Amino acid sequence: MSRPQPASQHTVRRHNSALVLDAIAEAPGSSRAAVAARTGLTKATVSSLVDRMIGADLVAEGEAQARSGPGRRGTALHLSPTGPHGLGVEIGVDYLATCLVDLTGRVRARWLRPSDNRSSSPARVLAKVATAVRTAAKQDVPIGGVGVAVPGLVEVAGGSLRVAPNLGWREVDVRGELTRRMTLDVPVLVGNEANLAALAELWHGDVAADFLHISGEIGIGAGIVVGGALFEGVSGFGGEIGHLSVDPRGPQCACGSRGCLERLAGQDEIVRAAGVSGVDELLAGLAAGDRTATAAVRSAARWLGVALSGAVNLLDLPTVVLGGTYARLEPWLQEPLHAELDRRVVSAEWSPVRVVASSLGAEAAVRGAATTAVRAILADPDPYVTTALT
Amino acid sequence: MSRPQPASQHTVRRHNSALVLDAIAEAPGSSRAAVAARTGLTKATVSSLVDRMIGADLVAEGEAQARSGPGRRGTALHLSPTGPHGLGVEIGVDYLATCLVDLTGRVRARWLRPSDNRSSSPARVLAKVATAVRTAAKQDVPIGGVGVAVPGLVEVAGGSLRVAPNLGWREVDVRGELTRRMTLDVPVLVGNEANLAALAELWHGDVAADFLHISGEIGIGAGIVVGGALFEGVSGFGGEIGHLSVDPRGPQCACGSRGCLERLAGQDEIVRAAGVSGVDELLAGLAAGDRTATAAVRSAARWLGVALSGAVNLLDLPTVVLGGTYARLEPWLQEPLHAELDRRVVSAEWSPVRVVASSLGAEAAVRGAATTAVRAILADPDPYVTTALT
DNA sequence: TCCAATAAGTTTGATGCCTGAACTTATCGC
DNA sequence: GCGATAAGTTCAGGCATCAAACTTATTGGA
Repeated sequence: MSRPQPASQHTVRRHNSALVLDAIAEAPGSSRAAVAARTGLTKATVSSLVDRMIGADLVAEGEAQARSGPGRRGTALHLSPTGPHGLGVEIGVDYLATCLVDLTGRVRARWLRPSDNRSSSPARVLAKVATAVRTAAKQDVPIGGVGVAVPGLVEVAGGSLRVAPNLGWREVDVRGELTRRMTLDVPVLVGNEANLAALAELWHGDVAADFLHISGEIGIGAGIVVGGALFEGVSGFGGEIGHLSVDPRGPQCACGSRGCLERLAGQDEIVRAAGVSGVDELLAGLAAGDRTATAAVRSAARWLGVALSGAVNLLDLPTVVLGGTYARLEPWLQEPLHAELDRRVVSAEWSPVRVVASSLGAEAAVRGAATTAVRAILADPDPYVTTALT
Repeated sequence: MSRPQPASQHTVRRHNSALVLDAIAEAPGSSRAAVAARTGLTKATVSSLVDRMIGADLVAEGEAQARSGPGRRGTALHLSPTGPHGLGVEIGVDYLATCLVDLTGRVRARWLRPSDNRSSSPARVLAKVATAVRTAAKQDVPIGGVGVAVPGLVEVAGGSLRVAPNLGWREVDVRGELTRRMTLDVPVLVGNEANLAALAELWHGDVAADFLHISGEIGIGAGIVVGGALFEGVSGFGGEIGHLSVDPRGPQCACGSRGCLERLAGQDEIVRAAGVSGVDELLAGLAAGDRTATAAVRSAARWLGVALSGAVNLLDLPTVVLGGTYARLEPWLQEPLHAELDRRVVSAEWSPVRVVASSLGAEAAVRGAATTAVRAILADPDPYVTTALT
C-alpha cells in the first residue's frame, strides 16, 4: 500500500486538470465557460488549464458554437483527435488482437492475427506482441500508452502474470519483457482479460457505473465495476468467479474442488450436455427449438444464477452484464437466470437485478485494454502535459 | 454519486491536515520534526498545521521527549485526550449498548441496558436512544459525533434503515429521527452492525487492512474491509453473506431460497444440531469432547468454508476474521474451515487464507460505531478545526 | 447604421498555502 | 563554557486559484 502523499499547489492543478478534461470528455464541444460552470472552477482557471492542455495536444478547439441569443459565441472544445492514442493488445489462446483508439476511445485501427500462443513460449509470444506494437506505432499518431489483456491472474501493480492456465504460462513479467522489447518509451499496463472487458463495457457500453460483467469462453471470468471503477481486490486477483462452488457435492473440477461454476456452466459443459460440437451449432439448435440444447442452456443458467446471486448479495450490485459467449446465449439464459436471482438476492425485493447482454462482443477485452491506456492519461493528465510541454 | 469537487489551496490544507493528524495517530508522541519526516511535508508546514489543531484541541503537546544524542528535544504530540469524543450506540434485539471513546479510540465509558426493542415501535426505541445519548453527553467531555449500529440494511448516505428483520423494522429514518430527538448538534452516522464490527476490528484488532469479518449471532453478517476501507457496495448493502446459497438443493430457508448459509451454519442451526439449549452449553459440550456437538460445529464450519471461499475468490482477500459467536467457536472451526478454504480458493496456492478469531468480542459493533464518529473527524479535521476556532 | 445588451474569454491584483533557507532555541558531550 | 546537533520558528518567494474588471464578439432593436 502506498503511503499517502502530501499535497501542494501542484497537486491542486493536477486535480483540476483532470476535472476539466473529464468535463470536456463528458460533454464534447463545450466552451470554456460551460466547462467552468460544470466543474465549479472560475473561467480564469479553466482558461489557463485548457491552454496548457491545448499546448500538449490533449484538447483541441473546434469552430465557434452556434447560439440562439445574443452574446459572443463560445469556442468548442474536445479531446484532440491527434492527441496521444492508446494501443491495446490481447493475448488470446489462439490469436493476437490489436486495437488503436484515440482519446475519446474511438477505434482508429484494428488487427487480428492467428497465433497459437499455447504452444509457444512466453518469450516468443511477447516478441510477437512487441512486433505488433511496433507495427501499430507506425501509424502516424502518437502512442500514449499500451494496454495488454491476458487470460490469467495479473499482479496489477507490477504488471506481471502469475498464472494463465489456458496458455500454460506461469510467472511471466509481461510488463517488463514488453517494455524491453518494444522500442517505444510509453507506459505498459497489464490486466486480466475479463476485467478489461468489464471496463470496455463501462466506457463504451450502455450500462451505469455499477455492474458485474461475466464472460465465458474457455474459462469463466468476471469483472466487477463499483462506482465507475474496477474492483480489483487486494492484489488484482478479484473477480475470480469461475471456481466459485455452486454445488459443493457436485462433480469434480479440474481445479481440485467440486461443483465449480466453470465445471457446471462453462462453455465446454454446455456444448457437451447439448451434444453439439461448438457454440455455432448450439445456437442453431436453440433457434430450432432443440430440447437437449435448450435443457443444457437452462441448466447452465440456473447454476450461473446461483453464483451470481452470491456475488450480487456480497457486492450489492444492481446489474449483471453477460459478455462473450453468454451474450450470444442471452435470450435463452435470461428467464431461468432471473428466476434464480429473484429468489436468492436479498435486495431483489426493492430493486430487482437487471440482466443485460453486452453490446461489444468479442472485441471487448482489446478495446478495454486500449482505452485503459488513454484513460490513464485522462485521469491524470498533468504528468503527460508537463513532459509534452518540454 | 457526488460530482467531483474543484480543488483550491484550501483543499491542500485540508488534505495535509488529515495527513498530519494521521501521522500523529499512527505514531503517538512524535515530534513535529518526526511528523514532517513521516509525511514528507516541511517542518514549517507541519508546525503551522499542528498549531491550528492544538488550537482546536485535536492535538495536545506532551512533555519533551527523552533522547540519546545531542540536540534539542522534540515536544511529543498526541491526539488530545480532552478533544472531541465519539459516542456509539448499538440497537440490539434485546439491549441498547452505549460507548464513549476518545480520539485515539480508547473506551472512556460504557453502558448497557436491557431493552426489548423487538416489541417496541421504532419511535419509542429511538426516544430511548436519544435519552441514552443525552445521558452520555453529560460526561464532561465534548461530543464530536454519534455513531449508531443497527442490525439491518442501512442506506449509508441517507442514514436510514431499509429493513431490520430481527427487529421487525422497515423504512426507519434513524439519522433524521435521532438528530431531531437528541438535543445535541453533532453529525449522526448510521451503519450496519456487521460493518461497524469489521471496522472496529480494523482499528482495534490486530489484523491488516484487508479482510472479511464474519459474525453469527441471530443472523450472519459480514463486513468487508479492502485497503483499510469498508467496502459498502453501491447503496451500502454490501456484505450480505447470510443468504448466500451454499447448497442450492439444501433445506428451505425462511427467506424463500434454499440452502442459505444462515440456515446451514447459523447459531440456531448449530445449537439445534448439537441438541443443546444455547451457546454456553455448546461450548461446555465441545470442551468435554461431546461427539454430537463437535459434529454440529464441524458441519457448520464446512458450510462456512464454502461461503467464505466464494467470497475470498471474488474479493481476493487474504484474511478471514471470525467474530461474535464464531470467535468463541474458533478452535473447533479452524481445521474443517481451513480444509474447505485450501481446496476451494484459487489463490490459496500462493497465499493461504489466514483465519483468525476476533479479539474484541461482543462489543465490536458499539466500539466500531463510536470510533467511526471520531474517525470521521480525523479523516477530515479541517471543518472541525474551522468551526472550533471561531 | 449604430448602439445597448449579453455572453465568452483574458488580464490583473489579492489571497492562501507550501517551500526552502536562515534563524532561534534547547540539549549533549567534552 | 563551547561547539555540534537537532527541534522548532520566521520570512521571503513561488504558485495556483479567485474575484472583478476588462476586452472581444455577437445579437437585435432603434
